[in-house]
Amino acid sequence: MARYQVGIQTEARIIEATRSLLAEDGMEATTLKAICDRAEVRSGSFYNLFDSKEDAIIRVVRESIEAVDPDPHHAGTDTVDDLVEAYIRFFDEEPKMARVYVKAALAGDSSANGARRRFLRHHQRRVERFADAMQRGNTSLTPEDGAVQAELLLGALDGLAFRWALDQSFDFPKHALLAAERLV
Amino acid sequence: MARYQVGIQTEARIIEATRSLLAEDGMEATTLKAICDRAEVRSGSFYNLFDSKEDAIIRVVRESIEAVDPDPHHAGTDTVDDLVEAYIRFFDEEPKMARVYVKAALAGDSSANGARRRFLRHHQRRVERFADAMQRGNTSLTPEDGAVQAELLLGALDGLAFRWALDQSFDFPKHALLAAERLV
DNA sequence: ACACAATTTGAGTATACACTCCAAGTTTGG
DNA sequence: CCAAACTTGGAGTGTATACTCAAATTGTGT
Repeated sequence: MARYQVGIQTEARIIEATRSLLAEDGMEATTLKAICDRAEVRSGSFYNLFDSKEDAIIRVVRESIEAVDPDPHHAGTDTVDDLVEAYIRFFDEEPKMARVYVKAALAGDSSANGARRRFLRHHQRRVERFADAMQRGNTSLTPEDGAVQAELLLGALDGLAFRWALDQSFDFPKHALLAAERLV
Repeated sequence: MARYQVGIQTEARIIEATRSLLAEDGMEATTLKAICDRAEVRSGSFYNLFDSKEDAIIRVVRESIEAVDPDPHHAGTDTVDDLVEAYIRFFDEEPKMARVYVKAALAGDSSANGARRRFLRHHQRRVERFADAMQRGNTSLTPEDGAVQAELLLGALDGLAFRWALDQSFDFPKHALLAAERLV
């Protein structure tokens, strides 16, 4: 039998509760109890719809990233500048979420590598998009060099973002643009 | 009155227990109980000598980093290449510790920013050393540009290290050297 | 209105954790 | 040898966590 409307709505309420908690108060405040209280749901309902707390968090973070995607339909027309700008925008518009993104990638013990694997896949897709955009902008670039260059640029952006997560007075956009200039 | 010998030895045993736990099994395995068991000490003794678990971890990580410092006496003779090489060496020789380093910087909730502040201070000292080395290698570099360039390089190294923490098959040394070439 | 699947409930489980307290013991300098 | 300072044992505190389960209820297609 198909899903019930009420279940779909509950799921949406839980996602929204998780999203707002992460955005307002960060990872530490986003406990199962807090999510359930805000969504007006009991924990049993939560686990009827989600595999784990991590599951809900990952979905929320992914949605946040997609919301600032310059090319959500993957038409393959975005430039490196577009992609860098989107990256900067994510940190600018959703700072709390960005910190969650960085933390979640490292969270969980070494055995429970579910979250890490997902983040790695996401990173690899991003590397491909950067590499594609780089090759569109420079047709003499080999695919291998494009991939390496994309890893370098994304690495630099991630590192500067990490720096900013440590100290929010750090001028992330300025340094990110400089890094992009030098690494493309 | 001065400290007692027995206390100094206990402290050393706790540090060593913390170090080996972090290096062998990572952050998650390094609970207070595990530290005390391995150091053959009860928790009361631990808290007589350390303010918190975090305190012990930070001391261990700092010692690890200093162990691969190319210029431990700060004579101001190290080159950028030396510093980059030392950074790479740290990740190569102490991979588990390196992951701890990255995680600890983001750990703790937003109120308990003790660890973050310490890591930030350490980062700033490192930026200064990189900037100094850069100016030694290029006398026409202004102090401001040196600082920006140092932030860029360290950001890139941190980001690539983060990438490696996510997936240890990533060739960190290769990318780190490439980044250093382009950003100096 | 019926059957059956989807959903909800909420008390309950397990359990892990960092940290405290203070009496009893030990080391040290004088 | 003494007293003050330091160190230790270890049971105990407090609190928080994610997650489970079986029974009750509700939604849906026919």
